[in-house]
Amino acid sequence: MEKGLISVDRWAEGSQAYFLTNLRTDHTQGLSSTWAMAPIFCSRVTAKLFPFKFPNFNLSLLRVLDLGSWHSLSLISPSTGSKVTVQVMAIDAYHCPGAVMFLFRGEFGCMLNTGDFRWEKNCERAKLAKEMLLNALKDDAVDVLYLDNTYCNPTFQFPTREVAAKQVADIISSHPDHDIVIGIDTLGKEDLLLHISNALNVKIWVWPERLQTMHLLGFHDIFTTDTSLTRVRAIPHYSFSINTLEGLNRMHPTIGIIPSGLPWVVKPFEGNCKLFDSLLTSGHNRSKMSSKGGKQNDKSNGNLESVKRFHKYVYSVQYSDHSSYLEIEEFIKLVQPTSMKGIVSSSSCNVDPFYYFGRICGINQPSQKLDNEHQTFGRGVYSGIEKKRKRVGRLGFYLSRVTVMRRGRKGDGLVEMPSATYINIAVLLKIGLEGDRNVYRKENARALD
DNA sequence: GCGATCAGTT
DNA sequence: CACAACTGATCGC
Repeated sequence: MEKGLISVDRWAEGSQAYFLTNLRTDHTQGLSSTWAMAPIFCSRVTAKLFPFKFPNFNLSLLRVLDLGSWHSLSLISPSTGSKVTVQVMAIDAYHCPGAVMFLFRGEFGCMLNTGDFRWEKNCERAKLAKEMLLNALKDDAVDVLYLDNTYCNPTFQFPTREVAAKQVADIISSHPDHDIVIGIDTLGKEDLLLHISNALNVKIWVWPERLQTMHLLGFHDIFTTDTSLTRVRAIPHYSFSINTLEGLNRMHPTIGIIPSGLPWVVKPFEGNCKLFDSLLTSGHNRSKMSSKGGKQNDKSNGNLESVKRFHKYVYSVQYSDHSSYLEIEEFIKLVQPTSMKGIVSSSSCNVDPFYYFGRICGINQPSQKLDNEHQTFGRGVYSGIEKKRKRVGRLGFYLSRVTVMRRGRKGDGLVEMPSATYINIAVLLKIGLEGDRNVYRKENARALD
């Protein structure tokens, strides 16, 4: 497609219409409350959450696309000045609340951008999305597929979220006298918390901003910010550490659960390509986790465990909002794109989807260089001006002794609450919470529910 | 004071 | 080269 028409999850100047697949921060890098360039199209749920994330945003620039129907946009070709009609359909991506894929068609052909998506089998919502997609495509072929390739590697196998949610509930019910903390992000994994609440008949504690989000999403009774009402707490992933768990255990027996598609590696590893050796050997060497719940893996999970107890206090469960390798394969087989491109261009291990699925596709892979120059689709983070990050990605960092020791030296952070949104152990232990009314003020305090 | 960018955390 | 997702500090305006 011609440059200068549309952008998906990218917020650089030069397009006439912008599309937002979901509200998580890796898709909104570059977007801010002062945005005034052009209309932004998104789903109804995203639009509802939008002002909470971008408080003074000019909402007249927001355009809601209802799922499953075509919308026409009239744009101007920057090169010829003539009118260009672009049609777009939003389809449920079943990732986090509000997440959608965008299907475009026009003179340029047919393009599908999945945003972040999960493509689970045998799930009602996914079936609906599949029908919607097939209906929309009919005889059209997808010329270019922009794909959530986060887990586009055969190593990434994990069960459906329904199965994983049961595993989490099993872990919790097998620890009846423990407090539970679960690490989550600002959006996503709501279904997991709902399942826990239903299965175990408990309320779920969340931090105040997250409660506002839950209210905006229409969940009014299940979640609470009152620590006395429940032993199950969802805390920001960011605040979840071995250190935190050890601190909590000094007060009351507590276990932590991290729901993530990333399989855990026990030891930090060196270099890139050793990642998968490391994963495989860790799977063989490690003692089996003792889930009392019985069934651990569905058959799609192969022989990799999806529940791991990698620390005295910490379990990880492979609950993922991104598609597994097999689901990606399923999706590509369904769509049969002529060419495709991963929207996550970050990992040397998540290689180009063409490496695994090229054969399924029609003809050829778009030139990498050409594509980077004219790319208008993707995650904002990886856009245009590429920043040089020095950090070294390490899946094993959670158990890095260096990290634990360094944090230990810094102190426990038991009292100070420097920021409005930072949730630390002090909040969980209710230390300094009562007297500190500043903790949750700031801009987000204007609740929208 | 704001937003973009950088650096650092889990 | 490169985990994803997030926060806090810093810098330029």
